[in-house]
Amino acid sequence: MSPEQISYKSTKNIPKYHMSKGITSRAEDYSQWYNELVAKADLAEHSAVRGCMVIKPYGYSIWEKMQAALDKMFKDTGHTNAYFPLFIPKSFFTKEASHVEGFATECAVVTHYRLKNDGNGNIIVDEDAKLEEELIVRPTSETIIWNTYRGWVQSYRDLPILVNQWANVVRWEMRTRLFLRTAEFLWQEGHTAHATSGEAIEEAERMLEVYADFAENWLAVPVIRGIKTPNERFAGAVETYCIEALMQDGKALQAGTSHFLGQNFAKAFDVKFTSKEGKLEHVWATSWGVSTRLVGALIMSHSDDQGLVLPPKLAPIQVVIVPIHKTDDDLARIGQFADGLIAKLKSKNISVKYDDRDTQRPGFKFAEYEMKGVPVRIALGARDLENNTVEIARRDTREKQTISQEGLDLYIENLLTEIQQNIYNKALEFRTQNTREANSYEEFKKALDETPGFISAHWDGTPETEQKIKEETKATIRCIPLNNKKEEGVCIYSGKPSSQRVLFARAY
RNA sequence: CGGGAUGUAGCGUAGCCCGGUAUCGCGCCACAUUUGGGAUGUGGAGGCCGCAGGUUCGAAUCCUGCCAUCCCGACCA
Repeated sequence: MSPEQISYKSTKNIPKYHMSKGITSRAEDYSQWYNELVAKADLAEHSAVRGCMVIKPYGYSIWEKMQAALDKMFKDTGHTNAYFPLFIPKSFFTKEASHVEGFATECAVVTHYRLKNDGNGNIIVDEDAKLEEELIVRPTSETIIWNTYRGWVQSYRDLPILVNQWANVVRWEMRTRLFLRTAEFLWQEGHTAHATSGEAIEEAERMLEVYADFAENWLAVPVIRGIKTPNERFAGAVETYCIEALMQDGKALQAGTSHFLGQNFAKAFDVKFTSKEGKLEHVWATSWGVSTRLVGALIMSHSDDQGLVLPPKLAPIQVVIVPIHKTDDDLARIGQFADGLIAKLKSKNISVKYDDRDTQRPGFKFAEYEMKGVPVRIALGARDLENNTVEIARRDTREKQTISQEGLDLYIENLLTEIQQNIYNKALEFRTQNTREANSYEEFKKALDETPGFISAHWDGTPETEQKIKEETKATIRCIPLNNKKEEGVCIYSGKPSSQRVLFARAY
């Protein structure tokens, strides 16, 4: 038997979970678990276009809830929405040197504007319709926006500009994963212009805090606020602030970034204003963004081997009611009770679904809503109507209990709050358990392989050391935490003196 | 973009080596019995075998090209 045949045979013997009722466990294969979960929870699927996903209605509902919360936070901090073009002239793109260098290898480029019939029934690109200047499909919008801002700013009176846009962007990624990294993704990008450096830095820090607040209080994902090392900095930024989260497999995920761009783009696009003192100065800039990647962060932070676990504040359906009946008469009585409960819950702004499909049995529905991460499930049968009770199950702990119908709406309201808090606490506990210090390179490598997570270690501050560690271990410096404790030490790699620990991890 | 693997009904697959239009399970549809954790029985429908070429009387099967997905690298929100 040739090696090929052996590998062929052994492939066939790998158990298949796709047709099973559940999904692969996290312990067995974390990536597989993630992929199956995204599919079975009906969040998204691959499209016919390489690297691009179809976000399905249930998954998109989660994104919409994120958008609504974030949008309000942006408005509350003085920003307004606008929209800039999908296409960016190539010449704009090349004006900021480090920016173009950072994105050049992953740009989709539009070269023609017309198709034609070749006479043999084939539709081909019309070579006569070549664009004079090629257009880049935006991988981010700094260049087109700063080219536009030039016309908006003359005086300090025109500043600040506090604009956000909700948009899609394209980055031609080599390897893609649903939500975590796709060639096209949805995001928001804030682009602000300020009269002073201090004001811009304040803005970048403010928006980082907005992101951290959102991550912790909506996603229920604890995050480390920090700054990126020069290696990991956004192309064109002076300083990149970030929030970093830890996933259940011990890998870090950058959940949001906020950049202080200095005057780099103002200089590249000649955006100047006359100051109060009558001097002509370049404008100071920030940009900041979060993307549909947050859906991936959400999935990987809380979900378990039974499926998705959603924080109540972002769950499209917060409560599902499943009737259990033997007769039509029972169903009618249950429905009547459910109507009353639904009205009460809706008045408390709790989204509730009454699933009286007669085509699925209760057990099927239980499993289905667990897979989709619905925080609270109420089962309601004839027995409950007799006893004035309901059976209530919470998704986060998978506990079930039978409780009185008395004050049920208030109970559920409190329970949702408790679940939101509980999954945050669990995630925080996980992160605490999986953040450790390493004081030697040996210790560092051992921790990476045996107990993956954040590793706090001394670094000599040089890009060379960072690069070496990355090459040898695949771990990167996720961030230098804000308000980091100063502590004398020696770099785990070079042995040179270091003034503080930084956070390392393997990352998504 | 490099290395490896895969692509057959909605999903998971058999068949491919050795060419003769396709197997099984889940799901789907109908009816009946069921309904407090993924129901059971009986009957039924569903296929450009990833796409395009080529070889051949004949291609899921052999050859070439392309596309997509998964895994491992390099790159990255």
